[in-house]
Amino acid sequence: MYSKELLKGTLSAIILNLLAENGRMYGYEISQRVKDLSDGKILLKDGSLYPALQKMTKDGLLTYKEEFMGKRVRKYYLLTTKGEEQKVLYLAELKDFLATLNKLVFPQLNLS
Amino acid sequence: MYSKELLKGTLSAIILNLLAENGRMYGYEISQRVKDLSDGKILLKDGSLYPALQKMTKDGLLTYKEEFMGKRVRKYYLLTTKGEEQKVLYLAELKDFLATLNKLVFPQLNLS
DNA sequence: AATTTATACATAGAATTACGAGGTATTGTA
DNA sequence: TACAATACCTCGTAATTCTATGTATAAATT
Repeated sequence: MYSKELLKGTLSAIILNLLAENGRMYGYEISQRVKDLSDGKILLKDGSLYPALQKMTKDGLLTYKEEFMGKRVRKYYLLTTKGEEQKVLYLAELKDFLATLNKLVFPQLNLS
Repeated sequence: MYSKELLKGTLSAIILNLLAENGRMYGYEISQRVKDLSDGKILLKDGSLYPALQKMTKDGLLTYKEEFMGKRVRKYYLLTTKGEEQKVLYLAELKDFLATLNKLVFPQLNLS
């Protein structure tokens, strides 16, 4: 697990990217996928994820469709058009930032 | 300029790294160096930098020596032993995080 | 059958941290 | 002599993730 501040500014990019790649996902699924893909190094907490999804929905980046599995409800989130546009911008910015940071702190590394 | 949240969790790593490489630097010098090294993409503001330096000093990571250039005072900061240790830990964590994030969001990239 | 674990959602308040706005003062330049 | 650059500072704000807590169903274990 990383110090919690590191994730800031990257969580929405991660969510946008996962939804772009998978079409639609529900909250719990997102948290598990992030855990798997990061080998357990990034553990999104409920208290981080659900408010983030709600905010992104409020901001018009996501929309969702409720589906019932038996009596249990799932909220499947997907990107809106605005969300798709935002995803491109966020990822470009993130990529640029990571490259800059690498240059600044790890000049011996190359981002290829 | 990046969205300000992106820098969170990385600022202290940047400062620790710069001081480790340069021995000692004063605040204004740090802000200018970061600006140069990042091609103007990371602009540390006064309101970010000076409180950060003070906090790191309070936490025992840095110490400083005041020097007068004419009537103007400069605070030259340098790493303490604890700061050097912390620097190793921070940079290792940051490197790992960047690699994980790259894998998660930009699987087509390789961190070499 | 009962208990525990995993699934699946949620909210409220705490903590962190970079920034904006504003301030003081010296030095160099046009 | 203005103006820009240098060099430090503080206070309150904003943004975002986390902790703690809560509700409830489904699946797995004992």
